[in-house]
Amino acid sequence: MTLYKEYDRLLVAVDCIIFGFHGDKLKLLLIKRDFEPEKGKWSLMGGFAKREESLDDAANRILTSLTGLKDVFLEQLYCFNSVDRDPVERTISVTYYSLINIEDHDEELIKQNDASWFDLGDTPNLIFDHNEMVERAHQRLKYKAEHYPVGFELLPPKFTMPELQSLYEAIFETEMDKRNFIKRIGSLDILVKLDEKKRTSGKKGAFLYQFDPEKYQQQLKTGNKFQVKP
Amino acid sequence: MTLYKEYDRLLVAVDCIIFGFHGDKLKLLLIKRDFEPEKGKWSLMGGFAKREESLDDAANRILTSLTGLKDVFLEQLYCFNSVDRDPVERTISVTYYSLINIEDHDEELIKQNDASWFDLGDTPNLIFDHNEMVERAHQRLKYKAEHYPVGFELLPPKFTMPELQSLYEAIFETEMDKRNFIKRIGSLDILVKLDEKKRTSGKKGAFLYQFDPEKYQQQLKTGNKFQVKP
DNA sequence: GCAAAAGTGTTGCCACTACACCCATGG
DNA sequence: CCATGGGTGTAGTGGCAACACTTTTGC
Repeated sequence: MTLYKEYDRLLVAVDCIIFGFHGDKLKLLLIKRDFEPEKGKWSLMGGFAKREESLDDAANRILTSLTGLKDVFLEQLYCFNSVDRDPVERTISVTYYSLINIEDHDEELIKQNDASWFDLGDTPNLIFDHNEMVERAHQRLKYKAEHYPVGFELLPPKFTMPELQSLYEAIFETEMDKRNFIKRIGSLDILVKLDEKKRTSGKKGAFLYQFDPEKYQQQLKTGNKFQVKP
Repeated sequence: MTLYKEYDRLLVAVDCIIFGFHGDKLKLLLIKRDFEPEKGKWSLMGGFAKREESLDDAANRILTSLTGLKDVFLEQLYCFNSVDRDPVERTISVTYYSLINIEDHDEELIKQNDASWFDLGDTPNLIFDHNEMVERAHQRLKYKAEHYPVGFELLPPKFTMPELQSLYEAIFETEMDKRNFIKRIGSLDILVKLDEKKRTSGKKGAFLYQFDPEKYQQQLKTGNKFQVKP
């Protein structure tokens, strides 16, 4: 009973676009590839799908192997499928993008994998079609951040308004007025203002806030849509 | 030199969600599956990817084999990847959704393939995870139609305002005010009003319009974004 | 005491919604 | 002549952008 016998089987790669945020800049985690072809060049972190594992699981495995993190934001992006995208053998690549709090990653694993963080927009040239993957991931992030509260995945649990604003400015590649920004975010009613202040080497401290998933659920039930305009 | 030797190769299916529009209703083109497993059940049109062909090409091949159409709107949707989604063998499915003018399809091919059109929202139960694929395609269509001028792909080259409006109402599953609708579409300045009228068995004829891709390009250059609010 | 960053309100405009009547035609 | 569907304008409102000064604190 060999149904499907006559069809081709293909190599399936899973590549991860890993975003972080630090010091007003969106960051990308890249590795120096340690196997042929293109050994030594910069590349996204990736691996091959296994027969007995879903691609979602594979993406999580790959992400964890580089960052040590589990249960972080990870979403399928696109399947890159040109015939000649990998010179060795026909391989399709299903990409996933991840948003992580950059403070959480495991330094040791990063070193072991010859990885490092780059400013998005100041990335080295990447192998194969990985530049295109990054571009598409950024487009998706813009859309996603505009319509869903995913920005907080890139920040520590407690953050200040100026931090949140410069995150959105980095994602959307624009500047915003801080009064209007606070009004907009405030009107969403999904944050909790804490009594603590954060003093960033800096003069006057800024109040800390937390994202409250329950408040967000409440807003959804009420029919209010999350939206942050670029 | 057998790089990548130790990795698994997987079956890669390509499934197409084919949308049409007729008589105020969004339609879906489905086939009665003619091979095991699940032979005789309703299913999306699909096939297997070939080693020497991109998935985009495969999707086009599959679409053409059922509809006779080439060069129509066809966009990758999502890669469905659960381990057990196909009971016969581990198979991932890369889905594509297509928007076609329902008048253009080839009746003969439809018959040969045991296919027929269903109202979206009145579809039979589909095999495997195909119901989920349809749901995701509809979500994507809502987004796409809101932000890009893809609605016209579902209409004949010449169409009336009431037709266009009921298309958007079908996609968004809402009702709209016709005066506001015309104002919104008009302000986009991407249509050409023709001197002809279309008399639909009906009393007073309605003016015909055409989508003008050049005007749309012009608008993009001017920085005006296409947007039709649900 | 001064430099650097945080915080705070008001006004004007534009875009969107709501809404009701007349017109043309075929039967 | 009447039923059906196509076409048209206005007024009110709410949300968004533009905009500048005061406060706190570390040095």
